[in-house]
Amino acid sequence: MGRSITASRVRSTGDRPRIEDVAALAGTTAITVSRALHRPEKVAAETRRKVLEAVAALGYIPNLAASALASRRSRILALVVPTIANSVFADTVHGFSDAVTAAGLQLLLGQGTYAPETEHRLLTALVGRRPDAIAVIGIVRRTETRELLRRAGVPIAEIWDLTATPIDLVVGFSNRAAGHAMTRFLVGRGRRHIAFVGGDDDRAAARRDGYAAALGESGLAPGGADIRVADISYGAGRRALRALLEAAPAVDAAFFATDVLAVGALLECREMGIAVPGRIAIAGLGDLEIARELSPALTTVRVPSYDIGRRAAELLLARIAGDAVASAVTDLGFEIIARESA
Amino acid sequence: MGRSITASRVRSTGDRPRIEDVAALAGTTAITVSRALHRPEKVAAETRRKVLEAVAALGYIPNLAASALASRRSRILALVVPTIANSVFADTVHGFSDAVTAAGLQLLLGQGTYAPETEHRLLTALVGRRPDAIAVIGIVRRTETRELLRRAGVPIAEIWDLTATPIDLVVGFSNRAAGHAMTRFLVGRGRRHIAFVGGDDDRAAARRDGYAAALGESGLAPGGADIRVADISYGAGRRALRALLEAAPAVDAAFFATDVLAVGALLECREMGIAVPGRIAIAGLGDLEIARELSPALTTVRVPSYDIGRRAAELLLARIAGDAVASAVTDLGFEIIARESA
DNA sequence: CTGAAAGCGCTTACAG
DNA sequence: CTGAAAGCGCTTACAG
Repeated sequence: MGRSITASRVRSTGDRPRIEDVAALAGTTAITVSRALHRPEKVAAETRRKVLEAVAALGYIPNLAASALASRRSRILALVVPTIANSVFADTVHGFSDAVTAAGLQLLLGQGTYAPETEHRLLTALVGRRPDAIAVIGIVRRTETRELLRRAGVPIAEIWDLTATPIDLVVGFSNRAAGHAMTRFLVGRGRRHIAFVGGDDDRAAARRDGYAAALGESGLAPGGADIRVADISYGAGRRALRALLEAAPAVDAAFFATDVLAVGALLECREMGIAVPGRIAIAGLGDLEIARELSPALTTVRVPSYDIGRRAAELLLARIAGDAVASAVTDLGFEIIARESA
Repeated sequence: MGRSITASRVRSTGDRPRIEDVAALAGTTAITVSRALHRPEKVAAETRRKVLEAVAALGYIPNLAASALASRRSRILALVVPTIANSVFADTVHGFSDAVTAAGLQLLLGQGTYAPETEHRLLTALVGRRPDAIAVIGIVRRTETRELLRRAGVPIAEIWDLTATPIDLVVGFSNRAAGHAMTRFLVGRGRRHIAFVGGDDDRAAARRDGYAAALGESGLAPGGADIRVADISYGAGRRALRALLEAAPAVDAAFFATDVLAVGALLECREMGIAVPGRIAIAGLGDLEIARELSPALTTVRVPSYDIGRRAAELLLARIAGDAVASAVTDLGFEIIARESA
C-alpha cells in the first residue's frame, strides 16, 4: 500500500499503466498477466481473454527495462560499426536488424570505431546496457577490450573478417584471401605491374597482405607507389589514380580496397581518356550496384555484406537460445566478379 | 541477507559486480558510489578516489537497465527509419548517432517502416523500452500511431519532411517545395515537357505534388506518363528512363525523386547515346557524391540528410534537459545544385 | 491453472 | 558530505 500512496501522489499525465493496473482491471494478479503475455498456453483461455482485453483498454505496453532487470534478459542485441555512412556496412546493419526484428528483439547501435580508443569506450557503454549478445565489425585487437567483452558473459561475434582465435564467434570472409584471389586474377589476366590502393583500417590491411603474398608467389614486385587514402570517396579514388600514374608510370593494373575508390578511378580514367582495361586494369571490392552499371563495368570481389549481419545475428540468437553453434568460425566466402575493367 | 544467501547460491562465472560490491570494497555505501559516479562534486575527494579505485579493481560497469528503472530515464534515444540501406537515410542515422553519442546516451534503431502496419508494431516495441525521446523518419499518419507516440510521454521528432501539425517536433525540409523548386528550375531552363519519376512513399509523393503545382503555375501539362518505380536502384532508374521515352517521346526533361534513379537514367542515356541535356534534361534529388562525379554531372537538390539527424537529436536532447525549444518546426531547407545535366 | 514472496540493481527523496 | 529506507515495474522460483 506504500505503493498505492506513492501512486496517488506521483502519477499524473504521461504516466503509463503498470502490470498491476492491468491485473486489477482483469481481476487477476501481475504474475498471471505476465504469463498471459509471455506464455499464453499456461493460462486459461478465459483468463487470457480478460487480460488481453485489459491490456487493450489501458494501452498497456510492458516496461522492458523492468523486464530486463527481473529476467536478466534485455532482449537487446548490440552492434558496433566503424561508420554507418558506408553502404557495405549499412547493408550489414540491415541484415542484422532484419534478423533481430524477426526474433522480436531490439537493436542497439554503436558507431564510430575506426579509432581503437573510442571502440573501448563505446563497448563499455554498450555492456552497461546488458545486451543479450554483442556483434562488432572487425576483429577486436586490444587485450583490454577483448577482456571486457569476455567478461560481459554473453555471446560475442566479431564480423567482417576471419580469425582463428575469436573471442567467441567470428562471421565473415577472409579479407586476406580476397586480396590474394583478386591479385592472382589480375596476374592471370597478364598484368605485371599491379598496384594496391586502400586505407589503413584492418580490413584494407588484410587485403593488402593478400595482395603482397600473391605478388610474391608470382615473382612480381608491387606495381606502384604505396598509395594510402585517408577517406573512402569517389574523389579519393580519382586522386589516388592520378597519384599512382604519376608515381609509377609503368603500372598496368590497380586493385582498390573498395569499390568506391575503384569507381572514382574509373571515372577519372574516362575523363583523362585513359583506356580501361587497355592502358590500365581497374579492380575493386564490394560489388556495389554502381560497379556493374558503369561502363566499363567494374571487375570486383563480391562480399556478403548483408549476410554477414544477418547470419551473425542468427548465430547469436541461437547461442542465446542455448542451441549449440556448429563452429566458432563462419566463413561466408567471397566471389570474384569478372567484368570489363580488368 | 536474503540478498547474500541468493548471492552465494546464484552468483557464478559471468556474473558481474554490483554497486554494493564496489561500495563494500571502497568502504562506503551504494548511494555514495552512485553519487561519486554521477555527481562527483557532491562527494569528498578522498571518498571519490576510493570509489573509482574500487570501480577499476572490480571492472564495475553500472547496469543501465536498473538505472533506467530507478531513475525513470533510460538514456536511450530511439530512431526509426524506413530502411538503412539507402545512403541518405544512413547519413541521417549517422548524424543522429553522433549527437546521441556526444551526449553520452545510446541509440536504439528500428528499421522497416515503409509499411504503416510495421511502423505501428515497431514503435510499440520501442516505446516498451521507454526511450527518453523518439525520432521517426516521415510524418506519422495513422491516428492510432500518433496517439501511441503522444502517450509515450517523451519528446517526439518527425523528421525528413515538414508539417504544420507535428506530434511534437518536426525537423526536415519541405519535400513539396523542393519538388516545386526543381520543376521551376527546369521550366526556367526552357523545358516544356517535364516528367516526374519516383516511388510511392510519402516523401516522393510530396515532391510529385510540388512538381504538379509548379507545372500548373507555368501552364504546362505533365511531360510524360506517370512513371512509378517499385524500388530505388540504378537499374530502376535505367528502366524508368526507357519506359518514359517510349511512353512520351516528346519529353524533354525528367525529374527523378532521388539521385539514385537519376544516376541510373544518366547511365542509360549514355549507353543509348541520348544527349543530356541536349535531347533530355535529367535532374535528381539528394546530392549523392556520385551525382557530381559523373559526366554530365547531375543537376540535383541538395538536402541536409546528416543535419536532419543531428539537429533532431540535439533538439530532443534539449527537450529532455528541459530547455525550451524555440519552434516546433525546424526547416533545414534545401538547395538547387545546377550542374550539367539540366 | 493461479498466486504470495522475494528480488533484479540501481536512484530518489529525506535526514542528519 | 554521507546513509537508511523505499521503490522503480517487472519475473523467478516455489507452492498449492
